[in-house]
Amino acid sequence: MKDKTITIKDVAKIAGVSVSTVSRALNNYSDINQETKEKIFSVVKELGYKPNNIARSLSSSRTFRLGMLVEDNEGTGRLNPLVLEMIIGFKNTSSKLGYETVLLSTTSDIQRNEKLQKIFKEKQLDGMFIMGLKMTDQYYDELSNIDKPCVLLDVNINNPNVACIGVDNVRGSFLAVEHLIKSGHKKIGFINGHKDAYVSYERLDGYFLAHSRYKLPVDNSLIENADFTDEGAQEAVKRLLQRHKDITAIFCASDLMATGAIYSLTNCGYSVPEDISVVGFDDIHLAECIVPRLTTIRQDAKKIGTSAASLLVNLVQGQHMGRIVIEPELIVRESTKRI
Amino acid sequence: MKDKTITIKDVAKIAGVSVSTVSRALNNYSDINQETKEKIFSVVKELGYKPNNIARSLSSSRTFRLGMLVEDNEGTGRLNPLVLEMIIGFKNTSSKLGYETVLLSTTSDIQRNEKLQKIFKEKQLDGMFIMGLKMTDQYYDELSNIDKPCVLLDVNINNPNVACIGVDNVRGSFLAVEHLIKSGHKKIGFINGHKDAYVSYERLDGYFLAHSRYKLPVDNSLIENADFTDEGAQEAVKRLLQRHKDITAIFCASDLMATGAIYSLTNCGYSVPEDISVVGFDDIHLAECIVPRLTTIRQDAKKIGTSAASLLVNLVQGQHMGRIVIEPELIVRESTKRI
DNA sequence: CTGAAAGCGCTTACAG
DNA sequence: CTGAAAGCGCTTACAG
Repeated sequence: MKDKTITIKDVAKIAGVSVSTVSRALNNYSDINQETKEKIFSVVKELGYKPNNIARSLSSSRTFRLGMLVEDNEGTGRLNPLVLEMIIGFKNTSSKLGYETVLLSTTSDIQRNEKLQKIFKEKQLDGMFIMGLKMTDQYYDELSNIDKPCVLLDVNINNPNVACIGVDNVRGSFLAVEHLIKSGHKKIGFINGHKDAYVSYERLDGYFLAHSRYKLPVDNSLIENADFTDEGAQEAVKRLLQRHKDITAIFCASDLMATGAIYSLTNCGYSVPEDISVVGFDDIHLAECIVPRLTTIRQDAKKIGTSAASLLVNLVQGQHMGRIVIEPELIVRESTKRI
Repeated sequence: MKDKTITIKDVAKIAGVSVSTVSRALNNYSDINQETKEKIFSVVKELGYKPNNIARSLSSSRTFRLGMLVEDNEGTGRLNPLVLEMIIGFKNTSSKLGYETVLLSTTSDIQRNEKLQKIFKEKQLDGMFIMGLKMTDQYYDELSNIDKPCVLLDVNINNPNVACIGVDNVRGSFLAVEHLIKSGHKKIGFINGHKDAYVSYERLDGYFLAHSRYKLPVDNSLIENADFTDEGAQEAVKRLLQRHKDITAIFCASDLMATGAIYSLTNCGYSVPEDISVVGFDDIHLAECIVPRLTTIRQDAKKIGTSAASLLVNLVQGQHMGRIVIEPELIVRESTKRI
């Protein structure tokens, strides 16, 4: 009738050592006889013993649990499909590294002024991967002096407990605009994302950089903000068209906005890329299915997730590896043409 | 120097009762004096005490943890964006119900013949929400007699521990085809999803049903399979076009495939919807941004996730609520026209 | 209705 | 290098 869960006790008994010794072997302590260690591991294998993480957490101060905070903006908008890939990538490698992944969402976990510190405690997390942080978020400031390991997507904060990961947004944006300039475009509209997103500043920089590198003056009336929504992009396109009849290209800070822009352009009687070239950002799966296939800047979302997990686990284990930058890639398809 | 974590002991001391009594009050046991209960709760509030879930799990047999298994097919294909919405919906309501959500993925958790039973134990789960189950999955059979609560997306299995949730796929498919028939189409191609997916059978039934309801003969050579990929859909379209020059409409079992189909049609010189109408399935966000805006069948993904969580929590608490069916909705946009 | 005590499966000083 | 023992924060029979 005994519960068939095998515990550290069973292993100890069969291996003929004490529970403490088994625990030490399992945790890779150095002060242990090689032979006993081997015997223990063979018993572990034979019995198929798996340590109970819950018990482990209760007695140690570590929990082997990592939180992933995703901004779900309460059903307002749908979510960027890249987020799912990041989540999966993160989950798979943190799992490989022996950590469990707990999903956190802004609506259900970070309500009215909750401190991150509190979430850490309540959810018993060793570390946290934060996606979609905006500079206006109430916990933005807290991150400057938080004492728990955090990895931030696309945002850089100066704190030894915090590391940053993301695509090189300046470079990505630069590549997009450079591609257009090299294709002969001179009047290039830019539809940027949410103004409180860190990435928006960087992508704007890339836009400026490309212009200055190629000695093209920047006209600020060519720059629009559209909050990363397709509706926003549609409106932005109309404003752009009104102000500049001679515009020949538009760079959008997301594929979703690019899609919205193309829709709007088509509706206004322009054809893409014959009349106006469009470049996106992200390289979501649909970018290569729609008509015209979208020229865009690829972010390797799975890799971002994967690296974020390694980065965070390292941080949890006391090693700060610094900021990880993923190279963006220009993918030329059919929505841009040389003029 | 005392650790400032407040425990059940602190509450007991201040309330002037024993630890056991506090525990009973917190767990809503009935055999407890109303007054003591109130006193305890006021102390709990005053101290801001939160029970430690880990300790709770260790001593009871329940863990208050729910697993979400998402099929990530190891980077082969990208994932359906609806999955993310389901995940968030599920997470938010299970969180509201006091359960924590642990993400599980097929590649990292269900490798080579692992039993679900084992995952349950290792991950210490009270229940599991399984998405993207295929009939060829190695754990498909195990589900017929599993003794742990599971909620399955889109698959029906007869076992009191298993409940099913999903859109009415027969109905959804029927609505799509009916819309085409009512618009005057008589030769309607059908590009179905993965042949081992349960939904594919149901969506095929819907296609048949609409034909028989409207006394239209079914021509099997109008039916193709494309594994839910856009490349597959592009090929399928070409085969369809070869066999049937007079085809006027195509129904695709996903928006992604519909997008691929439209691309292929455009490339072959057909215009959508002028020459050929196309209907999708899912209503992903991009369905309303692309040119032409996609007529499709909406699955309310967030609602599916939300309801799945309630269903699972009920199951965990011993109550089987039966199968939940979400109504699909026909969304008519610009990719179909009357002929 | 309430308390004392054992126990969940592990880790971690502390001796030796 | 190893063992005995206390303890992590809770729950749960068992008495009363």
